[in-house]
Amino acid sequence: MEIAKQRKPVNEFAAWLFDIASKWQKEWSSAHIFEPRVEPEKPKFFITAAFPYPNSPPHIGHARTYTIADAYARFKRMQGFNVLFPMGFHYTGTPILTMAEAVANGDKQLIDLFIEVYDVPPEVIPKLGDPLALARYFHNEAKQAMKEMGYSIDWRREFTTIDPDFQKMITWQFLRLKAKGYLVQGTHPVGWCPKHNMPVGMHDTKGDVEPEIGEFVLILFRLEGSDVYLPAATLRPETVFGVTNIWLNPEAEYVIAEVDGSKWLVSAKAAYKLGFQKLNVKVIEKIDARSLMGKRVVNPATGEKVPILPASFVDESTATGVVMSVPAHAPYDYAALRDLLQNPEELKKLGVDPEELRPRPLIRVKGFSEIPARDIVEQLGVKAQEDRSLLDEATKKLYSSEYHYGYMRDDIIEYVYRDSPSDVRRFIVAPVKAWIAGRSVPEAREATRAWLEALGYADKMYEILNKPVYCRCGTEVVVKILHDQWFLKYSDPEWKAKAKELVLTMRILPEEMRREFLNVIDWLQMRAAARTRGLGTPLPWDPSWVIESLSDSTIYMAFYTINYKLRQAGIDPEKLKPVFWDYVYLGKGDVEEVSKETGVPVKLLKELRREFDYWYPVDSRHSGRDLVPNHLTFFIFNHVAIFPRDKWPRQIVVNGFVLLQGKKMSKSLRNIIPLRRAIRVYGPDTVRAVLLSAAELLQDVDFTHEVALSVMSQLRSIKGIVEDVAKTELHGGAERLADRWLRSILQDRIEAVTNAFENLRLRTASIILLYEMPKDVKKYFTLLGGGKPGSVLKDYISAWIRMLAPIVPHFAEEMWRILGGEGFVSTAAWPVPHADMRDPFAELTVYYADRVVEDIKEILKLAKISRPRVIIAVSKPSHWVLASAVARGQLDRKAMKEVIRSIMPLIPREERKEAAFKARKLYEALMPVDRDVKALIASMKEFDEKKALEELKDYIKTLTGAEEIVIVYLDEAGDKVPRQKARAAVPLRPAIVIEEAGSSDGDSRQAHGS
RNA sequence: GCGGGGGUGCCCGAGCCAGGUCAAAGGGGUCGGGCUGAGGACCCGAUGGCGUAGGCCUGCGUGGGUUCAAAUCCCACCCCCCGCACCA
Repeated sequence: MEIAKQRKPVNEFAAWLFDIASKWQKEWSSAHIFEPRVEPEKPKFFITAAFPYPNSPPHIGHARTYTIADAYARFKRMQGFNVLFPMGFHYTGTPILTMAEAVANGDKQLIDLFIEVYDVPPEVIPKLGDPLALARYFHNEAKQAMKEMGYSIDWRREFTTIDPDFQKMITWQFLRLKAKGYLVQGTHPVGWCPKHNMPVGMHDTKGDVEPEIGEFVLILFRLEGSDVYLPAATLRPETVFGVTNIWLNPEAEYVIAEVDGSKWLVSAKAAYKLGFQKLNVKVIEKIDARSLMGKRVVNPATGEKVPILPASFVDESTATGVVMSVPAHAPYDYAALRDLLQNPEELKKLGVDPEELRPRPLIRVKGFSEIPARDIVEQLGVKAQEDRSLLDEATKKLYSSEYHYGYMRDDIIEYVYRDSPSDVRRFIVAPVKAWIAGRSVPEAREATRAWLEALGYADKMYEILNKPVYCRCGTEVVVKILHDQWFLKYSDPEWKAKAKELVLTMRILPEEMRREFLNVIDWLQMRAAARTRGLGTPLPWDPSWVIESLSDSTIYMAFYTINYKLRQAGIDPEKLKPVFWDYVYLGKGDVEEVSKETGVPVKLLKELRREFDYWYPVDSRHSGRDLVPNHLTFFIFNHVAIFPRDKWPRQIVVNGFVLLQGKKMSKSLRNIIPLRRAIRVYGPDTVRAVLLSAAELLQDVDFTHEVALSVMSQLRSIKGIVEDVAKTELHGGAERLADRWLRSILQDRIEAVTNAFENLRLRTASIILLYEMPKDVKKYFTLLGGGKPGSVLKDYISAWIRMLAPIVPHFAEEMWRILGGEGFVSTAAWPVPHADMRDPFAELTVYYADRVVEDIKEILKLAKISRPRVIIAVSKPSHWVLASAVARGQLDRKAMKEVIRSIMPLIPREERKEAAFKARKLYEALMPVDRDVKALIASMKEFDEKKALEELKDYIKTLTGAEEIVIVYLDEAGDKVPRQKARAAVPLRPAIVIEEAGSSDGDSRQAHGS
């Protein structure tokens, strides 16, 4: 079924689920049960999930994090915590702007996407051209969807990041960060549209391409006899020692430009681009590259004078259009040189001796000769420098090999200023000898760059690596260097240390993520904290910058604790000066003074402080795993920077994504299911249950139609059970084995589900609740064999429905009502397991019977018996001591011999030989048994197997289709049981013989094994 | 490259951290049966191989190792996916 096209409820049950959901949402809302207030005597639990960015409607992928947070909130609430679960909306940033601009410009593709995929009504489209209107519209969509999902959110605390009071808080946060020295200024390269005069990110480019910025090192070769430099652009500065010549493209346009005071010869295009990167760039004159051929330039690393030569492969639009030629290690250079050498006349005209162009080995790398570029060019069969794809491949291969396995030869120092006087030379050579020669390529690269830079012969130029990238307006994107960019100094060692301290002490789920957080903290460096445009809060000390969106959403959770009261009091945001926040968030300052300075009443200040102090810190922070390397890590950094330790977050919960029918949801595939549509098609509880049950936390959920149907069919059958039980007259007499078993197993279920919830293993919890527990009930009825259910069933169902409530709250409310439960199940008490209600005898009996059933079925599969009479010969009760002792021994990890030795004294002397044999058999038989069962066996002092099976005779009959079951003790079985079988039988492994019923004892058509 | 996640039966996917009811949950598909005029939906059963007695053999990316016992622990290797920054 084409899930993405479905618009109507898939069936009546889905429609019913949707209807009851609306009903219960209204009831919850009018009862205000999700609007907590400070209750000092009650333990609080503050849960937040990453708020949405409303630039498009929410889809089922967004819903996963919220559903997890909500289920957890509901669980904690039922456990008796005072739970606060609020929600806000993130307006900060540029995508809303570009999205609205595209709508305003009539972007057909986008509008079509909105209407066809996102179900935006066509009449709404025109107003989405305005960024704020667009944000408001999708904000409202998200909010409605969240309500329709039944999230237990306290909506009184909703806000957006462009609300003036919130902006005051951000202003305070940034002033504090600056005061701590965590905000610094520096330069920063960005993708830039020269026409818009604005930075461009992925959202602003044609085809949504992220402009990748790379850094070239420019090595300045001075043109002999002039003050003009040729800045050769390279990614491999360490190869400068082997430069044989400089390449220029004779067909390209070159200019001499004055760049920050010096004269550079670069391509015309490079001059244009450098204009965005250097302070002052002025083109002085055009130059015909042909006129430069044969002229000499000085290699600043060696002092050698090398010729300028023509090469067609040189791309004038990449970096400077000036290339240094290192034929030994660069396939392009090798190929171009080879082309040139085929025309010695031409070289001669230029005054170049082919001998001086001989490739010079610089790097030793295993698997290659001295001239690796030649190896690879010949190996790949490169014919000329125009063989671009082959040469690109060659370059990539060689580059990678040399980078990872290459070492600089020691003799490179030979080339360094060999014509200089020896005392001068020693001085120049020293750093090369110390830091470059003999070093690995990565080390040498860095050292060479630093060395040349220190000498004033190196510079850098940024380039778009995946060029051309075009702005939406059609202009090609260039790299612009922003001067005076503000950075958050996440590189600060003390700050890092504190962040790590938090990561190491807080709870992180799943645990694997802790390591990732530590790694992120390690490599995080400077982070641009402000940008030139977009919605958001101006930087307090320089309003021409807007605080960047990931930087204004790091401690916003604190705002939820007070904004409701703050707004209720109608305080003018202008009054929310830094001292206000210092007092409310940090308890700093004198309340009277703060009141006087801000005009906020003392009483309110104190109340706000109390609210914050009660609710903070965040007890659980939820988000998708994509936010780990950014938002969540910034969340950690900013908390440790701003707040004292007792207000640091306690827990982070990270979840994976949502796939649709096994595929990633994407705009291009148009397979995005808006949340509100899914809610209508399947019912909110179905969507919730699928999102929670289809994968464990970190795995991706695959949302499929089939799974949704499966969930619905489970819910439907649970509904059937509940309705039946509500109507059924219960058995009034004494408890039977089945009753005891159900009560016992219930305790186990409660414990397992509770434990799963505590650890956010919601898939485990959901599977027990949706799939295992119905099986219990079914089994209970089988065990009853037609008898009336006991009152334990009501207890079981009651606990079950309560545990279902966090997963499928509307459904649970409806079931709770049918059961006659008091109030809302959403606020009912979470069930608690009672160890004293465990009944080992009942559990072991059922376990034992089930194993016997399995064995009987196995035998019946092979033996062709039409009307089976099953004779089960069990061990006598006095042998039980063997079973419990062996189980105990295995639990204590004792070896067989040891166990047997310890049992012997318990056995009468004359039986010891047989008992030892049985014990050995038992040891083998129990070896593979689950620990829980072993514990069960060990805990039982006595166990009469005959009595146990007699209780469940009908049960065994039903399950095996046996016509007759005869249970005897082994030593009373006589010749009914072959000796071999009798000998092999041990406690819990009875001898089973099956024969044709109807036949008399004497001529049983029993088939014997070998 | 660095960092993270992962490779399980026809497919998807649990199990692995705490080794043993693991030939391996659950779903899908397929096959058989029930139901039905037929189908759908639904229900039951089967779904590595062998076996006329509850068993044996082969199996969880590849190759080694530890152990009475390994899908699970250790070592090496191969392969796949994601992130790497100013973007929410």
